[in-house]
Amino acid sequence: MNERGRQTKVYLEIVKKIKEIIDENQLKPGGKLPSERELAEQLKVGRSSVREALRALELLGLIETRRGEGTFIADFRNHRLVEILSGFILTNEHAKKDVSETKQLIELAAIHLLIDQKKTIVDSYDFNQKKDRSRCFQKMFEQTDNYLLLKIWRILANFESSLNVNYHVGKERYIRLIQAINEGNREEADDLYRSIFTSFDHR
Amino acid sequence: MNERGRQTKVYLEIVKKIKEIIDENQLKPGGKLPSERELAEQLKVGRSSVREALRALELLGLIETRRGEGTFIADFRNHRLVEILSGFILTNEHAKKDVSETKQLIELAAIHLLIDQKKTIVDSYDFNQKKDRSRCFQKMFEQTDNYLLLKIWRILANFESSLNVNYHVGKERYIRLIQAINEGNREEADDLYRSIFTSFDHR
DNA sequence: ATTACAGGAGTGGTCTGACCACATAAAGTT
DNA sequence: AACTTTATGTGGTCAGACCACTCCTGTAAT
Repeated sequence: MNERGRQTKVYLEIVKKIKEIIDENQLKPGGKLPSERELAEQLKVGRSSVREALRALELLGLIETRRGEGTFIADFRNHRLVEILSGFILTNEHAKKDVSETKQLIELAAIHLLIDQKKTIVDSYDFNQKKDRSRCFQKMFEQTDNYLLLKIWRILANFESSLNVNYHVGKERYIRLIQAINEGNREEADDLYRSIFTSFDHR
Repeated sequence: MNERGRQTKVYLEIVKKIKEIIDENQLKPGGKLPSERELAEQLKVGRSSVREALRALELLGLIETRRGEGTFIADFRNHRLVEILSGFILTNEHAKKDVSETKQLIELAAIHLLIDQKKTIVDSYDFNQKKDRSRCFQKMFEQTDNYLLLKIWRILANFESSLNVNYHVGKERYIRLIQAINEGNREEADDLYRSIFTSFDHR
């Protein structure tokens, strides 16, 4: 596309092409991408442009690069954009609020979804650790059977933790929340979640 | 220097340096960064390495680049986190169901948020067009004052429309929904939203 | 003096070619 | 067979060359 006036920058198109290559070849995390020189020749662009695209994706943690070996698909869970973005965004109070708020909305939405689906949560976790909240919601999101929702939440959660926003909630509250969900008691689950996190609202 | 082992890749160090430059000079969105050549000379690195760093930051939406003019700090609220990641994450088969489901959850969450915020929607739109739904929710999300949420929703909406999932809902239902929101009637808004879109559920 | 235009300087966009550092497999040596 | 050397392929980095575009400035025409 983009006939005459190459409006789009080359490296952005290369990003798209790389995405296509991943799709077409069914590449999964760990899979190997063509070499930089190969990509350049194949797409008829300079190697430097290819590198700009690859470096951008690498900074995002979407690909992994090993000198002397090649470029590989990274496990999306290891995205490094947390540190990068947080460093730039930390100063922006608005973004901070957006992240926390959005995360809470999604968590609450997941709770509603679980109740609608009549799913139950197995609370076989040890809620005495710091990661209580993460593990609890991790389990919940997995139960929703909605990978997209899970991934969005993961990103937000990682992001938020990098902003040093910490919650200290006793495990008994999580257990009560899970009970309410398992019982399909929408109102109580709703109230419980709000009571747990409302006090931590940012302004 | 540091021959023993330049462990860190040059472009990553440049990213840090750029961050420092921004901090030291108190650069705000719209502020101008040194030129690529200037950065290269100043940091004693090649221009291509500088570009790799800048392109990565640009892909993230942290900086903005205008040919013939220079490189500028972008409004961090426009970060492209969601766009980039979504493109690489939404590859699986049941993405269709996840997208629709997640979008509906987020829409409902936004409705709840609006009600909690006691916001009101001005329904000055012409709901006789096909884009009814998009415009209606666009307006609603803008009112939530949560840019991140708006961005996530936009992605999902675009993605869904590309999957040829079309909704045909009369405008009167939107008007009733908005009324319920403006009245702060959570239950009715909830029911209205569900009644409107439940019938379109994907399995 | 004002306007219009041409040109220079600065900047990002892209490509090419050249090294270097490293990893791996093949070929050669013991 | 075990070890060593070599060749090849890969990412990492740099330097230089153009191009296209923006902006400013000096000159010429009005």
